[in-house]
Amino acid sequence: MVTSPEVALRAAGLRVTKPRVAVLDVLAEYPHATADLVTNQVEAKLGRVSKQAVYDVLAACVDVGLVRRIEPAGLPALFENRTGDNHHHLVCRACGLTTDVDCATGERPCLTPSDDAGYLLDEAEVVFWGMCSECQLKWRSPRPM
Amino acid sequence: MVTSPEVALRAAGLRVTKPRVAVLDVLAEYPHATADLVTNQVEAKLGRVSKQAVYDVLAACVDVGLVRRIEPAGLPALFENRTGDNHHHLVCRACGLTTDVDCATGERPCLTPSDDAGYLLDEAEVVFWGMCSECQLKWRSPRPM
DNA sequence: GACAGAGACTTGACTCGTTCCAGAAACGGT
DNA sequence: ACCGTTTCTGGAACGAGTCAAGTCTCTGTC
Repeated sequence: MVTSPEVALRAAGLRVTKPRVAVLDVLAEYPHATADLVTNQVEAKLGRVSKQAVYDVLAACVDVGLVRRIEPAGLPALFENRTGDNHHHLVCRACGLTTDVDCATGERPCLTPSDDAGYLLDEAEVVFWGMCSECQLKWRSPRPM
Repeated sequence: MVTSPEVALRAAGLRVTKPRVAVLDVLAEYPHATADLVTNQVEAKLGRVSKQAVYDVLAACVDVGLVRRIEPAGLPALFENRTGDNHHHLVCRACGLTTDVDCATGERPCLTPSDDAGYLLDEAEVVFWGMCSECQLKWRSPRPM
């Protein structure tokens, strides 16, 4: 997804507005941004923007597939602009740092359950939980709790 | 996990109290219960219980590994008492119905990412998203939107 | 270039799930 | 039975996200 926000928006049939472009710019810069971070960064570019506008923009982009929303347990929702492939995520239990991993097997749904229990499945979401290298260091060294 | 709640609690080093036993009973009956459902069901057994007590009990049980907490995106947290194995979940996008699936590969972590990016991983959480058989019927038949 | 209507944005109140706090009650080892 | 610890109660508070109503701004058309 190297197209510019303007082109991507138009291609998706969405109107091109300043907030939308700004949101997509932010996502290009921060690959796993919370709604809150997006709001702050957009405000840094445009001045005051309502949080509602940010949620609307994000929802619209998620709807048309420009943005993907992930919600690791215990963390606020994260938004990312990498949507074409079916990649997965590594999440740090300590600090929440989230990193992409390419899907081991290739295309979606990359996994199939032993038994689908009658469900019509369209996606296998994989989250790898662990501790990022930075937090491993922090927790290994003696520190006051 | 077929041991009785009392035995399980004691084995885990937790005190045996009526609310705790009741919570575990409820989880035995409802394999994927929300905190709210647990509260209602416990109240049906014991009379008034504070929601704080329920959250405390659940948190204590999660801590000692008697209960597992899962948080599918968009749904309130679900609690389940099946903790020994490393099974995964099928979640219906339409109604939220959650069903267990045995892990395809066996033991934990059942998957390894193509690249661990320096993380020390301990769990691969897999959620299969789709539509349960009941919702497939509902959506296939003509219905007013 | 101006216009109109659909779509997008603002403001502010509100819901929901969850957590925090202080004090009261219950448990269980001695 | 007693006492210290742990657990439970009730209520307030929090953060993320949603709803509703009104205003503004794109964009296609004249």
